[in-house]
Amino acid sequence: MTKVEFSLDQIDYQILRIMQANARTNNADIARELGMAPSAILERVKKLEQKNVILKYHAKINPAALDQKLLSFIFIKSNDIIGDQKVGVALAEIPEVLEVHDIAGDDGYLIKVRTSDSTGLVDLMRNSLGKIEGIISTRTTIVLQTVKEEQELVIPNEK
Amino acid sequence: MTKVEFSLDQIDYQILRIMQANARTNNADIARELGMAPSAILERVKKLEQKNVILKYHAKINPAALDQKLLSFIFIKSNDIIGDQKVGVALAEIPEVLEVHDIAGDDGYLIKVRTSDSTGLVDLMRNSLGKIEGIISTRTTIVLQTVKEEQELVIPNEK
DNA sequence: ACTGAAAGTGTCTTTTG
DNA sequence: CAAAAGACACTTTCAGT
Repeated sequence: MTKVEFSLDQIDYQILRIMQANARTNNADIARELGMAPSAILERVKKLEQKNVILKYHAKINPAALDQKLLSFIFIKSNDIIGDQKVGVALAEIPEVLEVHDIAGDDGYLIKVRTSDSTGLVDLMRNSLGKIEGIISTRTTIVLQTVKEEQELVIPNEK
Repeated sequence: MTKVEFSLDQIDYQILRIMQANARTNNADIARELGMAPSAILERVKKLEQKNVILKYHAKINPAALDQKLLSFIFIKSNDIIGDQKVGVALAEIPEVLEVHDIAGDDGYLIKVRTSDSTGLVDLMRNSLGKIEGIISTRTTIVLQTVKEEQELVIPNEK
């Protein structure tokens, strides 16, 4: 991981705002909205990609359409030593595990998992988590309903 | 919310796989990869959007580039009655709150929050959470490091 | 539901200020 | 660092199967 200098101006922020809302907006439309030439926008977008400001363009898919109706969060206590992340890396390799966060205070991780249903979750815990060395305990929290789920970051305003 | 029938075939799954990985992939490129005419792909993509299988196209932005370096999860106990979601809705209105999940067992919510730093988090808890009626208590978990953070769902394979 | 053709439009390199 | 021009490629509609 290299240190990167970000230095974004208001035009960059506006581009990011548009792209966050709809990643398939084309250059020409962005240019029109911002009153600039398409080529200027293209250049900026490429730089934003190069500078790792824009990390990826992602299509958000309805989990229900893929029969992944159960969302859970699991706290995992591990015996990873500080700096080590063996358990974290092993968790990240499980496809159903969407997020793995190393959390303060508990020598542990918080992971976000999507499965078809509670049976799928039990299978995952038995077959995938169960095979990872170094997990001491788990505490599972089932999501009944999601009120909001976005990735949209707050983009600084004018001024 | 209306009940929707999803009935996806292997070609749809392949389109979703490509779009999940890069939402800016051209119709023409998808068509080439799947050996079909661009017009056929266009038609399918539009249907996937209409059927709410594809919910949105999103540019994933590096939180560090926007100076949002602190990620936290907060458990919130509320006195919302069953079926009610007053607190949940109020939480969802806070821009720094990216996710709000109604969780089982605790009469509560789990929220995911991004702020610039711990000062930003304290401000948010005081100024935003503090103004919501019906919050009984909170328990905050600070993320030290994120090992994985994706939204990519597992898309069923051939057969 | 897919193909192929055709018209319209956007992309992206190069050039220029 | 931004704008203009032009060649090429992609999008999108429509008729046909």
